[in-house]
Amino acid sequence: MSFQPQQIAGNNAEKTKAHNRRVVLGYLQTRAAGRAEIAKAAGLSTQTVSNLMAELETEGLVLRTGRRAAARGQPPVVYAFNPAGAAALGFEVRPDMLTMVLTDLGGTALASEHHRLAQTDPDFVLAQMARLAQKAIARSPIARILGAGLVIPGPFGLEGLSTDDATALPGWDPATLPARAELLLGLPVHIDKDATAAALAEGMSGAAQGLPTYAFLYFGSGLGLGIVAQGHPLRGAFGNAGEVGHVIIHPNGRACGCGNAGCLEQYVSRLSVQRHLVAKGHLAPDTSGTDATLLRLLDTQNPDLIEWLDTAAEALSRAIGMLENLFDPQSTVLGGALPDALIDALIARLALPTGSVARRSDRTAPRVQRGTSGRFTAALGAAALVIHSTVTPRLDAHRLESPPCP
Amino acid sequence: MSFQPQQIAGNNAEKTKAHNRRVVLGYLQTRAAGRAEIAKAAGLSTQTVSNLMAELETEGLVLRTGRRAAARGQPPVVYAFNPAGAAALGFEVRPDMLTMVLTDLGGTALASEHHRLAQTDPDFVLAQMARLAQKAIARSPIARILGAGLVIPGPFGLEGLSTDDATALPGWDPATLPARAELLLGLPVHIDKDATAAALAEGMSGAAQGLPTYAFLYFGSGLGLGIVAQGHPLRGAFGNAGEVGHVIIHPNGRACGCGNAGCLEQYVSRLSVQRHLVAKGHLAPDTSGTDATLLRLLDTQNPDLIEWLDTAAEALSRAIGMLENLFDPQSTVLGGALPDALIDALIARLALPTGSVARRSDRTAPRVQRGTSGRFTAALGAAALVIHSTVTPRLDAHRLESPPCP
DNA sequence: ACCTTAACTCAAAACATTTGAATAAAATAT
DNA sequence: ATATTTTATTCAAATGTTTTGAGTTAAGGT
Repeated sequence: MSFQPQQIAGNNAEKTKAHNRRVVLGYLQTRAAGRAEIAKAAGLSTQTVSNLMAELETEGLVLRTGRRAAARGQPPVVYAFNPAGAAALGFEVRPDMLTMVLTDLGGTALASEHHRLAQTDPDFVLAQMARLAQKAIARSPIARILGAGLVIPGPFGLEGLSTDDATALPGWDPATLPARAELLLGLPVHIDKDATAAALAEGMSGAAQGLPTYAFLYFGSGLGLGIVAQGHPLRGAFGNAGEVGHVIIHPNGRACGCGNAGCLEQYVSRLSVQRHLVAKGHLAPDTSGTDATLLRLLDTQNPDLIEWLDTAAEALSRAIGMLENLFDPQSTVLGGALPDALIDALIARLALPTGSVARRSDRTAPRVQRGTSGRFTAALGAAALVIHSTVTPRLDAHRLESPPCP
Repeated sequence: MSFQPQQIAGNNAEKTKAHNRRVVLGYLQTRAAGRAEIAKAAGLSTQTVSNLMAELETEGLVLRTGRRAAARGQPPVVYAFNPAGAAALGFEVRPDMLTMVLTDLGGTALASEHHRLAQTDPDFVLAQMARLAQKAIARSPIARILGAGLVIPGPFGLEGLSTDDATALPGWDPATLPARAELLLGLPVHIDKDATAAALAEGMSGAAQGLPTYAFLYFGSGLGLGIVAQGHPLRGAFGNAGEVGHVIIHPNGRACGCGNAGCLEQYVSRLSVQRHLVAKGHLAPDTSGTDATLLRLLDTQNPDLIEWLDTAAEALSRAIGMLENLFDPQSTVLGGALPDALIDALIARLALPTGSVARRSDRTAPRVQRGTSGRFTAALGAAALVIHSTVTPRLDAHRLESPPCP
């Protein structure tokens, strides 16, 4: 991911092959298939697919899973995506915490580690990352590591938009960081914001699996949005698309640190429920033990929590209606740093607007559902960035070295 | 544009060449350049670019514009995009009207025609289109016609979401129509909804020229949104992305035909200002002569119109803030079927939210601006669909013939 | 048994790009 | 003035990948 002006790159034979590899891998990610079927789907000759599959097989990225009896003719040799063919590292950096996961190509976690951060200086954190990576790679059951994903909280290049100043990471420039990290880790590094990465994780192995177009609402400390359209994450001009937390949902509503009143994340976020419960005396001002308290209050149908749920569900319903009308997703997924039971309770209380393009008779995916990646979603998403880049066909961009001067 | 499940297609040498042609043409669309510069920008060899340029020159799509004195060395032969190299047809179908334009490759209109529609039956309208096309092609100053764009009002595949039932076109299936139209016109046909096409027109030759990522608010009878992200229109899972008119901007606000209350287009749309002026007695119930009345009232600063402007600007400000936070565009452009002066008055009254990712110090384009394509925007956009498809590199999709059976 | 259908393989051909050497034209240095 | 450097361009051969067409394998249908 980059925020510099880019130029679409030209193709040549080698790039063509790399593209075709991604096409084939992307197809197999969804379903096992014979080579003839793949060739037909991709518009390639069977010979080409044969050659590619032979290569992918020796690399261990695909497996023959036997023959399948077809209606007539020679039964195809069925190939399947091999999740154990390679691994990816994912790092999530928060102001107080560094989380690392190692996943296979299916997005399944093989190892994970948390590391408290005393400082957020990039040099310091990068050194910690290198240390964790080395250890993880040494112990990894899968030898081949494709790369590392790095996830930091957005928005990028702005000040004063986060709900909480403690969520900002000063000095973390997404334009220059990957190069520095690549040098230290000796691996290709991809960077993105938490919600976008989390969305990819959910699309790779979670609730949005197989959907090309969906929205993912990510509960961090605020509320983030990751949008995937036709299989590609939507990042906007400066990487800040999906800043849904500061959409005004209640005109003249609660004041927000950003200067607006009535921002969505004042009603629907972890911070919002914490504040409500602190005010009602259910939680200490340091908000320790939030999750246990939340689950207890939910279990007993505590009126104070129900009050928050009702307010949040009302705001969220309208917000989801808005997202549906703007992005026309196949499904909207909710996940992140909130207990599953609370997300379920929120979903159960939604009253989605009737005037939405999502109200169509031919839907296959639920309008709203809870994600399945749990609390590590963002770190898993970091790894998913790597997998996505090796499996999903894309238009390559070419960074402009110098401005094209007249 | 298609709404069927698609599969990304594989590449081969021919597709590689087609891609490289688009890369080169897309580069030249922005600025004239020598072959070495193009080669460097696209990551191609100079030889390849030389070959492509020779071809494009004989096809008349590019022109040598002489040599440019460089700092040192042999001065490059400068090539420029030739707008007169080919033409495109654009059709806008509305329930009562068929509009056609013929444009050159720069998006400049060469001819235009209106045709009242007595019926909206696709067969009937397609026949009218064929007739108009034939006439336009016969009179065209540019012989080569690349194709035709067809624009119909969205949303697709839904009922009961339009503000006005009169805007719907029954029987117009965007999935099957292009094929039928291609047969009749003998040209490649592209279809899309009005706001998306209008956005492309504005990006090709209007206010958003050169911007890869922008939002376009389109005043039709309701309010539509066309989003262009990294040069590509965002269409969503079913082609209905950008249905901004039915985003709820005032909780418990004015009732809307869609079932919601407080939809944006109840406050910001041509229909909304018409209703307001009819209610105030400035306009006949048949809303004839709307534009003249609007301009007169605006000129005299009529309090009733100012009242509408204030209400609309308040709603629109929040809506634009929302779009900025969700799409992170470089600019938001307003255009369509509203007099320029009224759009300007609306923009002058905006009070954009402070909590927006668009508040950055390094912006180059204005946060909000009026479009420059005028009232034909949608029909011009239809033609822009054709130009876009020949000039913009893309990932080719391959329609799945039969479902991949297990 | 024989035919049909479908998947697959092999070797040759086709396509477009890249490479490396050579040429052209200008600014700068001697 | 002349040589040198720099940049743009062209030519011909080499390279990488895909496609094509013929032939093989393996199953079901008749």
